[in-house]
Amino acid sequence: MIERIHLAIIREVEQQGSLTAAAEKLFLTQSALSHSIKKLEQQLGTDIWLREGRSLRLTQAGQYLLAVANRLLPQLSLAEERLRQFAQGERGTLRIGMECHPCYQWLLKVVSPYLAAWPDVDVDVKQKFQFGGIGALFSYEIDMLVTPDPLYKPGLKFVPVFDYEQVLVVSRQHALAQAEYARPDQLSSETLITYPVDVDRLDIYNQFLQPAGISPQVHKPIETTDIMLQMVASGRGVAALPRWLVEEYQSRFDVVPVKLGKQGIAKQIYLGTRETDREADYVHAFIALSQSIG
Amino acid sequence: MIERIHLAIIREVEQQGSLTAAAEKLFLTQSALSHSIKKLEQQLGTDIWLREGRSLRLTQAGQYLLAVANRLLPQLSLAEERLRQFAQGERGTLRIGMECHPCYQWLLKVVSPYLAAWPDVDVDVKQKFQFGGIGALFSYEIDMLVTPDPLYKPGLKFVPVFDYEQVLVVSRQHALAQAEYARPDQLSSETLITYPVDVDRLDIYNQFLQPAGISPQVHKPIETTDIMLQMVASGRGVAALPRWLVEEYQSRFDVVPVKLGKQGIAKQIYLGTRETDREADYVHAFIALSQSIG
DNA sequence: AACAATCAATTAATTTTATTCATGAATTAA
DNA sequence: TTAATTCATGAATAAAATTAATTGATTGTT
Repeated sequence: MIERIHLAIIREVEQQGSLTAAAEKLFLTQSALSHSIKKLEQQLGTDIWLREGRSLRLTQAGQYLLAVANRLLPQLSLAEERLRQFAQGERGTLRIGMECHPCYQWLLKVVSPYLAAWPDVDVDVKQKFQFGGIGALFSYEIDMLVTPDPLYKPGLKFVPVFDYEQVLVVSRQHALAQAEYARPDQLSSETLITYPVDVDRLDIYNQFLQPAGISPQVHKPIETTDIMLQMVASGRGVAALPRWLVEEYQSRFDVVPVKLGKQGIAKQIYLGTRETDREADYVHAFIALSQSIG
Repeated sequence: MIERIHLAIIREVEQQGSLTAAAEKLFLTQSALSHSIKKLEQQLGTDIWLREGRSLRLTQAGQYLLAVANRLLPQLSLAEERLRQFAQGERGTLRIGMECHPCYQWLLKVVSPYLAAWPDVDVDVKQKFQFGGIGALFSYEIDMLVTPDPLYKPGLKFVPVFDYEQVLVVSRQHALAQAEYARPDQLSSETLITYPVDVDRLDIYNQFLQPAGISPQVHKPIETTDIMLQMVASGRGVAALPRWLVEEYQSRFDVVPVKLGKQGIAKQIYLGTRETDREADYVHAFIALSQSIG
């Protein structure tokens, strides 16, 4: 009934003062404009202008329509501008899922320059997924998965963005503090502090303790890295964390990193995305930025 | 570019869950809907839905468009409803112009039941006009003129709505208070208080004093009726007002109405409108209500 | 007062756009 | 597997918008 062109005409006629001038601005002939307004007036059952000689005066209905036009037309223009940005991948919400606790510390280092470089893109970080991180990617719950465990499935794409070493953290007073590396048996009488996740997903278990058939004396789950390191610093136990993370915290806590086994445990963080999103610039940009920051 | 139909489709598809069902609701064929969305997607350069098998999932662009649709479509519907009211004369602003001071008192009695009966119509009262009341009507500055002086011109229509008698007002202690009627010569030594308008437009001059060639001793213009009557009550002068108005004020001021001349001065209040507004119900209604209240 | 210029409305012709019809491929449910 | 449903597509058709050409009216100028 009321179409966009009608609102545009009413607004432009007010600007220009005549139908002919408005028509030109709108790339219409005067006749076309006259026809389409006439049709609208007939449908509404009321005139929009009083035609007095060659000058026009808005009726009350016309004044109301002008107000509607001034309100709605800019919203449509804005919508089109934003959609153009969506189309070019300049705008969106990047929903990032996290599958590993320490990844969060790393993510923060990437997100902040990213937000500065892409002012029109929002970043959302989620941590819990009903069907796991991969499922969340497939179900469009998230657009990007930060994980140490890539799973190469059709439709998904994983890229390594960061290498790090998983190390044992002990207090400076601890017997192992001076050791070149830790052996599994040296933890059998220790309290091991970890994030509260399934034991199978902890590297120190599945790559270090379990192959040697050893369990720590006590296993204590802690949610946050800060508390975890406070516990370690005060000698209440040992933990396993990325080396870079430990080094960052060393200024605040009296803790020491120790290699896990002679070789150490090498880890990588991967970013997983859907292949269908490959054309979205802002997704690409996040991966590129992640790799450059390392 | 983005047209109303597109927003309607996006919204309806979300409601119905499929293009086919949405098409039916919108009285389109599935094909027509498919074509028009395809065109929009091509223009925008981005898909609105991810087609996964036969199920649809909104893209980010689609989600944004849905939000736009939910925001704008109701505004368009509301605009159409209001324009329907404008067309049927159920909505508008009735701008009333006043040319006579005491008319205002009468107008108040009409406006209040009118506003109750026409909740969608606003009333505006104006008192000053650059080119007089008639000019204000012609120039659409007002929609209705309340005046004692109808001027029958083509394009205008005047209807009498209220008969009253213009009387002299004196204090109860005044010599004329007991008189059956006042003669012009009895005012030659009086102070005459009037509203501040041109002398030619005052009935007491052009129908009473001037025919007898008499002038009052002092002529004092006063803006407001209340002050005017306070002056009269305190014996500072006499005034000319409608009888009904004097009677209403008698409970508050010690004043008395006296007939002007043996016959008295009969007056009428007229409502003037443009003939082009005759189809507006709310204008008609005001006139009808005025006549019934009298 | 006559004249030219400008404006808006109108009609008929034309072009553009939207819609339908017919069909096929893909997916889902039985 | 079959049958039914959904969506997309191309060609045909219907509808709508636009244009060209003209008219009547108004305004400004000489």
